[in-house]
Amino acid sequence: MPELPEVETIARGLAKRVTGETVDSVWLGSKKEPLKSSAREIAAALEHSRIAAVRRMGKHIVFDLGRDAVVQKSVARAHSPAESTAPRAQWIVHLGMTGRLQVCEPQTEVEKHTHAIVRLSSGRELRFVDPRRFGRLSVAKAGDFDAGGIEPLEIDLESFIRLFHGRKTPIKSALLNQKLLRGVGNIYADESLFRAGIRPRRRAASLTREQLGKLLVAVKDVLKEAIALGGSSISDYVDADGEEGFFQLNHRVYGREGKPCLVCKTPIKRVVIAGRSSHYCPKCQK
DNA sequence: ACTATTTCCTGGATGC
DNA sequence: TGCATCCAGGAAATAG
Repeated sequence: MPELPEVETIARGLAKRVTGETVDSVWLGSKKEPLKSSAREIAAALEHSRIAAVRRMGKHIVFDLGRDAVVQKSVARAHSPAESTAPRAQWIVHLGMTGRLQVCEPQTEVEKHTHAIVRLSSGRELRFVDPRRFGRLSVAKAGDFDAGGIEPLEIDLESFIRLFHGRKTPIKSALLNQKLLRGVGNIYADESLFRAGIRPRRRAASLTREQLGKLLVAVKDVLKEAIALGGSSISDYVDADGEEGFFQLNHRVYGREGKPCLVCKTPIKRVVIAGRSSHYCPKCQK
């Protein structure tokens, strides 16, 4: 369940180890399942490209791809140098529920459910492993990829209020809607609503400006605290170094059904909203 | 134009 | 111990 803080942690770790590397070749295990673009397009975009940057957009990891030195030289003769060095494509990875990107030596045993192997000029490999196959790989022209929604850590209060205007859907569902805010998932939606004192089933449109103001502060605080702790390690999440995050120790409602509320001791409730388990304190949240 | 529900997928947990 | 069933959930697809 990598959400914004986990994806941010992973993207930072990957940026540290693969920025500047050139892709020699690519192996894709399947022609379809995890691929949103065709295998041919993905391989063509990656091979002989230089990884100029790795960054996060919502829950997506974006690799900005430029041309490698050899191609650059030949292109520079015919075109302007500026044209040849500008990033020309992007490789976009969504980890789904169980996806991982690991950087390893080629002799490292290939794990079960490895769907892609990107061979780097340093000899190391970047592998995409995803048992549940909810993850997705795609490519786009530089700047073309649209992750939808607005980054929750960048949005201002008025825009945040506007997002929920007139929406009858439960606020929990609205927070999970990536076309509104991008990056908030089930854990951080529950934790944010608890901190803001708002029940997950409340209709988005019924919230006052004051409540939405509180919610926005809660969302930003929760995400920032989680990033600082390297994300939440539940089930099999580890970052690019194989390190676990620690924010799960700070969860106040998620996964605490029946346990006493840390504020008022009332047992935490769990209900299903939009097919997602949602945890809240019936006394602290109205 | 929205909103709600179903589907995809596997491993780990649970129950008998 | 073994086997069946349930559950986790992001996002696309489908239904209303």
